[in-house]
Amino acid sequence: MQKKQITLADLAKELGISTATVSRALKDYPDISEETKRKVLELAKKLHYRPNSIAAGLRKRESRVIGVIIPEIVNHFFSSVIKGIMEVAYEAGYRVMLCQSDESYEKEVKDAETLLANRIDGLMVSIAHETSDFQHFREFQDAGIPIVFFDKVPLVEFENVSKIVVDDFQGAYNSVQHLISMGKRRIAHFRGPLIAYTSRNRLEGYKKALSDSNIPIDENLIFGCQDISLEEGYNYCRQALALDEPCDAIFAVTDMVAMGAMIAARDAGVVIPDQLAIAGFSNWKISALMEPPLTSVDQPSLEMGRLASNLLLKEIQANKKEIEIKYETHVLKTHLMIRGSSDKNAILTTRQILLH
Amino acid sequence: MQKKQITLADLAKELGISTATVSRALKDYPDISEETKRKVLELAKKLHYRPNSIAAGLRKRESRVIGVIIPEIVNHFFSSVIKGIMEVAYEAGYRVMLCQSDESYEKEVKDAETLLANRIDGLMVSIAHETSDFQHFREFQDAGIPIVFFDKVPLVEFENVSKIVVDDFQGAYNSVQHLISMGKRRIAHFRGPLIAYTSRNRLEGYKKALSDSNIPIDENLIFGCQDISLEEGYNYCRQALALDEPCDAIFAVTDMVAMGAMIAARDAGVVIPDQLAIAGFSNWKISALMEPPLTSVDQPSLEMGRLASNLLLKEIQANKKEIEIKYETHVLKTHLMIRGSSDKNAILTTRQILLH
DNA sequence: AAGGTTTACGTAATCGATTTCGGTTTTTGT
DNA sequence: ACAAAAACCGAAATCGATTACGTAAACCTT
Repeated sequence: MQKKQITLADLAKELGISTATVSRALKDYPDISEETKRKVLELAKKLHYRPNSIAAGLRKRESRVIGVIIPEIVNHFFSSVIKGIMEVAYEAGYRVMLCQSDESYEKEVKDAETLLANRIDGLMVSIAHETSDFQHFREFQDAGIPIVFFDKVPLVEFENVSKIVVDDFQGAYNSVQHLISMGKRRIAHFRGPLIAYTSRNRLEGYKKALSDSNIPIDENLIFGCQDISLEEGYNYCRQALALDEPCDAIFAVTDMVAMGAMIAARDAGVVIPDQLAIAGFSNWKISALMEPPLTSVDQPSLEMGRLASNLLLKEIQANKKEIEIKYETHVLKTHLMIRGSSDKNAILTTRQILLH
Repeated sequence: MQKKQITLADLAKELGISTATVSRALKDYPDISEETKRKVLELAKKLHYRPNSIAAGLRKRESRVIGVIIPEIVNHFFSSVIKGIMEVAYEAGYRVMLCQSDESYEKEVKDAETLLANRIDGLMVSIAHETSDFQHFREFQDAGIPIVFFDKVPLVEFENVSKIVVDDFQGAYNSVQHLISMGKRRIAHFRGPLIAYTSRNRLEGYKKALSDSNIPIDENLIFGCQDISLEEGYNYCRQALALDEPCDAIFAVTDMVAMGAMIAARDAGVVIPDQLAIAGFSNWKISALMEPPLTSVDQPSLEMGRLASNLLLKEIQANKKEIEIKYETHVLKTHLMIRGSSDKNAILTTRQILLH
């Protein structure tokens, strides 16, 4: 029962004028008399006229839609980024078309193609784990559609794009340095898969912090997670505690892994943070609610989304005005949230912060 | 530097045939010779032809895009629903345009209007707290665009739409009945604002469970949350414990509130679950990771999203074929996840489930 | 009063794909 | 051999808004 939508032509016929005039009246062109504008606006309102932006988009060769491809939605970090993206995009009159790659290369390619077919004005991407070829993004460049990569970005492969990443290295460095300052020396690291640059940078930050404090790096204390799960954190923690020289602190690649470690420590009767200090990465909301609250590295997700949107919109505007685009790379600073899992004295203040 | 995209006309000119033939060749019409099809497909591939679905949409009067309006994205429940929605929609060849109302009526109206202007083929909505007028959705019905409401749905106001809700009443009932079966008698309820039907239904479920067990309802044990926060849970728990006849269990409207209560109990040195049992609602991932793990009512968010998509797609198809649409209302069952915060003996098994 | 400028609109092309009618050939049937 | 039927393809309208260009009338200007 597709009912007919009111069109410019309907208004024009009703008023006995041309569609050109109606269009211009609605857009408040100076060429049109106040009298006519008034009548057009009135009728448009009366008939509930809604402009068809598909048609307008076809004519103007712009859709006012931007595409977003992320690995997954059910993830606090990414959903925060999206919130930031949408805030800025909507303010500027752009809609958001969302795609989820599920960390699959194939899905990512398909998503890119349909977004291209939908003639989006710009694209924001956090690439999937599996992706190592980037041809599907090159097509956007060929079509003159700007791309902004965030969080998971291609490194050398891409030149003419803006990128936004989090300073994983510094975040990890600060976190480990904090553990050292708490008197820990046998600090284990549960790292992520090394295909991910984030994992790699965190590992490097960990190593640098140790060597800067003249603590030798013990490969036995470095455990590699495959799927960054609670289970891995749990099991590696048991292993790390069972070593001849057990660890006295853990820096985990992610809060999920850190929480697995915390549960294992609890089960083993190990006192946190006295016997074992634990620090995570990402600062999930849950982190602050654990017992004890988890020390973690906060990533500025909202800011990342806002910045990505702003960069992209700027490039879209530059494109329209045929101005040369300046591609930027931003490295966002992290914040170390010190809590009870690494610092006994932080417990009270954290709780206080939580409850104002 | 908007570069030119390849169009049907480009292909046609290159091959010396008409756009009509090219179009039909690409769509594999039986009218076109295999030879021509082959040549067209070949050239299309070579030139990286991407169909302009904006143009096709204009002509075919369909966009293959569905709109989604939710109160907020940074929320495990809603992001799960979206995941479910997108899974099904993408499988059927539909894109998703996402909007976030921020619980604001004004934003919701604006979102609805731009989605309408973008000629979406269907709409899914979870309405904002503030919304009590529904004219902006009526316009979709007038335009023959199907709507499916989920989670937060208008009750009596709307007739010709499908709705999907969670059985809050039954979920609350089961939860409270469980607390009773654990030997609790002074069960407090931290309810949500009564404008929300979900809050109201949970309150009713709570009351029914009590009266079915012949436990008198004590209004002093019912506390009203305004913004459903950790702080409210914390404060109400202190109040509930400070009563002349303190409570021995709490059923909270949401896990967030329940966790606030847990922290308060911890601070007060009250033993969970022996002295105070606590149960929440929503079953956030965190719930299972608290110490002790929080008993909670699981809402089938993914299923809700999938079902919403399926219903909407069915209505879109029916619309196209001019078939009468059958509007459905679904009430999804919840699952009570019994954990250590209400049942001592559940502790181990929960942990076991978590770690396989 | 002739020529120039505004004001206020209309005409028609345009964006790119789809689709309705046809219109040629070529093939098939008898 | 001649009509009938396929088989293939093209012209042009269409979707709805935008806009370059044109024009008629009114209004100045000296």
